[in-house]
Amino acid sequence: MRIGDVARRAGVSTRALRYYEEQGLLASQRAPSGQRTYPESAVERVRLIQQFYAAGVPSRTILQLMPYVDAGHGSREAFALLTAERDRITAAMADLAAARDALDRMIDIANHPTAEHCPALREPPWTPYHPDAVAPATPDHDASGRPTAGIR
Amino acid sequence: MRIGDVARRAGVSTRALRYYEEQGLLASQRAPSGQRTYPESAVERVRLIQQFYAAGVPSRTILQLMPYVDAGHGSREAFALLTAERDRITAAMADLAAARDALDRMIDIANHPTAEHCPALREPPWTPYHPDAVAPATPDHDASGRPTAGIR
DNA sequence: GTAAAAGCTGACGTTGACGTCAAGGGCAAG
DNA sequence: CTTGCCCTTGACGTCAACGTCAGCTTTTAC
Repeated sequence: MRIGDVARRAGVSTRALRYYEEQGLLASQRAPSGQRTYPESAVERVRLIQQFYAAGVPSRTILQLMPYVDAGHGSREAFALLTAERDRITAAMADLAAARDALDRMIDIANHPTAEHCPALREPPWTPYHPDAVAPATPDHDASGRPTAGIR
Repeated sequence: MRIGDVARRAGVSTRALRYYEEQGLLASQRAPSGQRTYPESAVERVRLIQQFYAAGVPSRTILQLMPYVDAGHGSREAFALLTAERDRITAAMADLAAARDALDRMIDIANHPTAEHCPALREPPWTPYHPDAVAPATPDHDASGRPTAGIR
């Protein structure tokens, strides 16, 4: 398969595929003319990559995971990496659920414009949301300059 | 309260607070010297903003939501906006769940290095994940240049 | 054979939520 | 009064995942 076929079948742009190759996420054979050639499996690999991106996993981390995807088995470092990402995703889902609950309360309010028989108006639509009693010491950001919490 | 107090109590940087003000998300009184002054409620407002950011809601959308937060009641446009964001968040959660399931399968594999009695090795660790039969026609990106699907 | 479609390699642009540095002003403690 | 911390505005830097344009070669369709 050529790059356009993979792109169409996986639902991404050709630019994205070249970018994945640049990042080491997706290999390709080259025809003598220089054109990229992919096996059928590339389509599912791209879909997997997209799934990780959708989950907020950065390409550098995906790159670290790929060897274990390819090998079909793991080591202890693989296990650590995988569970770490799993935990991060679980936390992100909790954040999403909290935000969605806040929206739900606001929707409830929006549906009861008259203040009278509206129980939701008694409390603010957002939960105070105190993950820990005191705000995190001071760092609040990791060495990479990005927030340590949230979905990135 | 001054800006540093709010920042510490809400767990964000002062730069972020000035940015929120720039975006119209967070107002402040000014002391005669020009320094920003905030009421106590600012801390929870910042936490709400953070919650939305964590859910992938862009600041322009938060800005549209804020009037209804302030008013304590909603209109029909508010309802539309709120439910739209709610749906988006629900979809994002589904994406996260799918990615987490993929990770779970890979973790399962990592825990069974010997291929013999390992049921997970029979199938690929990622689900083919076909949301729609055929890949989306061609656009694949909206006018803003960002992907139409995914987490933000 | 010729034109359209598809690929190639750079290389620069985009977007959002801030980080970071520069150059100064304000204010309580000693 | 000066030391030191906090505050101000302004402006440029960052990072990721691509978009987009230019200029050129290859493949495909008729």
